[in-house]
Amino acid sequence: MSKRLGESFYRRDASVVAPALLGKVLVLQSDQETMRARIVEVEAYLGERDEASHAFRGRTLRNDVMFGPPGHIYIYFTYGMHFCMNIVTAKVGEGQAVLLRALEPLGGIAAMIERRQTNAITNLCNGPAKLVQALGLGRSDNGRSLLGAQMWIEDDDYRPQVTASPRVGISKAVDLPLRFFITGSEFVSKPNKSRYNVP
DNA sequence: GGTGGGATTAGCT
DNA sequence: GCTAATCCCACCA
Repeated sequence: MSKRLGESFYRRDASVVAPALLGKVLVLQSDQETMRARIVEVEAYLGERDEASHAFRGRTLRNDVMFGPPGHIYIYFTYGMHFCMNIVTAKVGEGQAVLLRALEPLGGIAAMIERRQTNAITNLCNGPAKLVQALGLGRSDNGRSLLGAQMWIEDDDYRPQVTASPRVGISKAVDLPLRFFITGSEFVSKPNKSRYNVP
């Protein structure tokens, strides 16, 4: 029996929501297909007090969605070619968010393979930009709600063991243990060990 | 008005 | 291991 997560789930600190999201199932419903994927790796970004957060320098056009209501998605463009997806948390104006870093594909896999141009299931959603591509999301999805009829996250009572580590790919606040992943999952991302000293 | 670097990835050596 | 790909924004002048 799966239950959809409501606004109150998201309206808490990102450091609380992030580990709580592990094991939950993201569902995307379109006319063509239904995609389902279990969240296996996330990172918390704590808003204006977090040097590594896009919200650190206050509200701008780019990060506007982060300062809006919780339960919406913030998608940003980076490195000239990639998009990454966050879930806005905490209260309006706090600028907190949880970055989705890896998912375990459960349904709609054919569509993901088509978009990712690879057959390996473990290579479909094992990175923040990969999962956005696999799900077919982009710039125009910035600000969409997870509380509506097309897109939501549900709890199917799966309760994974969780490991915490420093966040990947940042240059400020590098020691805070705000990356969380399902212990031993083969679907987590594989950070470059020569650049990032994380498990 | 110019510029440095980025919450990354894939492909080559 | 190294680096190209390629756009945007924050920051400095």
